[in-house]
Amino acid sequence: MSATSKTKGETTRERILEIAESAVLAKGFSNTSIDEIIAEAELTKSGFFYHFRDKTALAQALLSRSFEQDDQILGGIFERARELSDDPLHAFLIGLKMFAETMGDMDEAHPGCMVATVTYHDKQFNNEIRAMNRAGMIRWRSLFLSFLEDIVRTYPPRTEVDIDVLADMLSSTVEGGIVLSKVFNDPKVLADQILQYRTYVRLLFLGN
Amino acid sequence: MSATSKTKGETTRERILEIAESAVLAKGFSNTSIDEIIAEAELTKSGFFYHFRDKTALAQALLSRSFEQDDQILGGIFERARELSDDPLHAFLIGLKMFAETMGDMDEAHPGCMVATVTYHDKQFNNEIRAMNRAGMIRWRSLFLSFLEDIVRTYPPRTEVDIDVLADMLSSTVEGGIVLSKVFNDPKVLADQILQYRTYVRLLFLGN
DNA sequence: GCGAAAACTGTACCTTCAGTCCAGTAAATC
DNA sequence: GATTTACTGGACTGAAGGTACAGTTTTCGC
Repeated sequence: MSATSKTKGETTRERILEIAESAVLAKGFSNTSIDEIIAEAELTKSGFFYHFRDKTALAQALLSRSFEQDDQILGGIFERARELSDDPLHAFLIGLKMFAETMGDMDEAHPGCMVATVTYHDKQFNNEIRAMNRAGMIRWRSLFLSFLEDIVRTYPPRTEVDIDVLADMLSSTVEGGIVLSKVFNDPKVLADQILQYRTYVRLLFLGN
Repeated sequence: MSATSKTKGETTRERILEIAESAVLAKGFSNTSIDEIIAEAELTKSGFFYHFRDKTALAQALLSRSFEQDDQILGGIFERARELSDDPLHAFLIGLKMFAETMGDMDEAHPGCMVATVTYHDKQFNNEIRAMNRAGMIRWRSLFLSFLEDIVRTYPPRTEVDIDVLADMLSSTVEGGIVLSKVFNDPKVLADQILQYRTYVRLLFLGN
């Protein structure tokens, strides 16, 4: 068995996660039953519990998977943005525009969507899930902060701001934008909110 | 029976809602059982279903109640803010500061908390709930828009913005801020995000 | 104070769902 | 060919959301 190929178990596990993900994003976690997942995955209940200790373990795996995908998307966008401009401010603004476009084109699987789904379901959810959530949010903060720290070095802000809060504001904008997008059933709302954040950043460091 | 006093049924109904609300905010909707609620309310299952057709009807009543309370809080704050300054911009800024302070002092019953709880649980939730959610969001938008429309009349914005999006940005900030507050288990995060929005508004119309 | 409507109680029953236990088996791996 | 991995099958449990419906108490209008 080579290092890259998957065992049979890994393949099944991923099939379960794939099916569960689309069901959870469509109907919410508690409205997705194990019976329903195993029916679509064509395996038995025993088979399911061979892979996941309980339903919370499934949630954990879904969240972990979702964070990996989100990190890929976000990382990719802002890495490309850095390539397109040597100036940190303009790179950040380019990244934000691409980010808004990407989000406007999605309709269900928004980065952060699983975060909020799980966060709102939780409270009885275990500590590992909360820790993963926190770790993910801190990772995003670091990414945005890496731009902001470079920016303040060359662009004095027009008013005093805490760049940690400014970094978190983007995460907050995404999470809040998803709620509004769901309520109004329109992905454009999220894209508009990200662009509004972009306008703020531009105004703050560029003055227009 | 005078017009203001409550019938026995209304009293019981409100007792149920009171108990359900704190349980839902503490543990989430699907982790709150009807059995648990009726035990605390000291009535039977039949009694519960006399007041609510099913659990979804309870969610609906909770959301409606929560919107009424939120409207009261928000309305009160921004009415007071208008009293404190004749200038629409400064009134809005005062309102935002009071709003941030109010949110920072709360820890569970944030306005909008029930909105997001229900929004994320939904999808199988009926159309009435989605309509209520939309109506509530539109009401908030109107409130904030009433300030912004007055503001743009005397303060030309430093850069071009869609004030509808800017109005929604506050709702978005609250919803997103609640997610972050939950993840980091710190109400200050929400307050900081509202203050960051305030900084944006000040910068946009006042330039500092 | 009486009758009707409102506000329940009590019991029994049904379904879905998460989860457990465990014995057996097919397939991959060493 | 033995061992581990990846399951199947079946029987069962307890919690939770209901449903059905007959009977009882409480309140209200007159």
